[in-house]
Amino acid sequence: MTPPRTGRHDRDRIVTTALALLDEVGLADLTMRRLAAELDVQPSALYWHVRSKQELLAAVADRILDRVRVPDTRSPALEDRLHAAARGIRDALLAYRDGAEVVLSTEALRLGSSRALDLLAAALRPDDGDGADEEAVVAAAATLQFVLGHTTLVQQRMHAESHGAAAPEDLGDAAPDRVFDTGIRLLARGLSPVSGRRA
Amino acid sequence: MTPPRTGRHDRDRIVTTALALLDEVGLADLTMRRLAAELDVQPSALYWHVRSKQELLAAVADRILDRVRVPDTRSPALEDRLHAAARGIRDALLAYRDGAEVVLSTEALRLGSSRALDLLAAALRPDDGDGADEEAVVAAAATLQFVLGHTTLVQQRMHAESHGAAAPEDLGDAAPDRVFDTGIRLLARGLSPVSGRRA
DNA sequence: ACCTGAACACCGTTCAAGT
DNA sequence: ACCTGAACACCGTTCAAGT
Repeated sequence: MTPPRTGRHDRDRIVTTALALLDEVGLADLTMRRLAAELDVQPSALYWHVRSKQELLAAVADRILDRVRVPDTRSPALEDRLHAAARGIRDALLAYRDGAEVVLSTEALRLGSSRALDLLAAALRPDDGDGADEEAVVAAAATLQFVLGHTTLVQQRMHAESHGAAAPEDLGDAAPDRVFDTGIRLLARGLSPVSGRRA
Repeated sequence: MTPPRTGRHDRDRIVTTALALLDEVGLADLTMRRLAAELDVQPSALYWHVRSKQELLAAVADRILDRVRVPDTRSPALEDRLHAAARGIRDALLAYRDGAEVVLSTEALRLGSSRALDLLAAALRPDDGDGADEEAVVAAAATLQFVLGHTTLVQQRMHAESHGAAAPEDLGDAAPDRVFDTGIRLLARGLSPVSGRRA
């Protein structure tokens, strides 16, 4: 009745389980041994499907980013479009414990394609325009770096507070949302005079 | 002749050695056992001077930030002042291998004071004005998050390239300096209409 | 006060050998 | 093709005991 469980998607099962385990226990406790136990298998078995822990984490990062849904703002205002894309990415990172750190540590190795970068670059393109606007890609890279830095910091702070750190209010970090919104707004506004809005 | 080496600065010696070791071998290979060997001591001896590895890394991060020298631009242009402060911080992070990652992972636990944040906030203050401009602190926080995200990514990429990754040119990352300069410029320009320059 | 020795409870990864 | 068993070379941290 049940289809053969021994299908060719064993690797997907590993990544899925790793993502769930990450969310449960955090990056520090996501070990190959613990993951193997979760899958009722010896640790060494994992290395038949995956070259190394780092490769596994890269696959997990891809999965986290797969989840990004940009709220499809057809707004003519560049600020709104950038904000929507940036929020989509941030929320995907926040959806799993230590998601931002996993993606950050993995994005550096991603030489060519980056889904996150593409989304931001698309939001920054004048959209009446053509293909690869170089200035838009540079601005998109800067925005991505802000989003990753911001979210990593916020997520680490959440985790630190939860098992005993300090007052969640008084700091220069204020409300995280306010810093995030300000950062995106500043980046977008700084850009406006360059990619001229037709007034 | 030589003053007693058994002074009360043993903890400083540990931090200094840890920083040097970090620069030599990188964060992944900076272990308590290796650090102990460097100091000709048993690993357990370190725990008399330091509560945990995390506390040690926080001290190392402070040391990295101590090094920041802001080029003292008395420029009236907000963009120049912010750029000078941001460069000072970035260069301090780049001065040691994995410096950005160490500071990033440590900045989250820093509830109150942050030297880096203070420097950026000072650069953003209208300077004819008074003390704690709240909007400036929020913008400074956003700028710090960009600098940390940017530098962590760039530094990881440097390290990845050095032992076999990919073409250092063609990507959406372009020249790192260009992305950094663009990010800072956008943040500063976005801010200008708010903290009004006296024209 | 400061350090050693020994242990506890772990890691990631490799590789012969099994089925 | 896919997994087990056993090993290698490590980790951070604790704690009695020494000096």
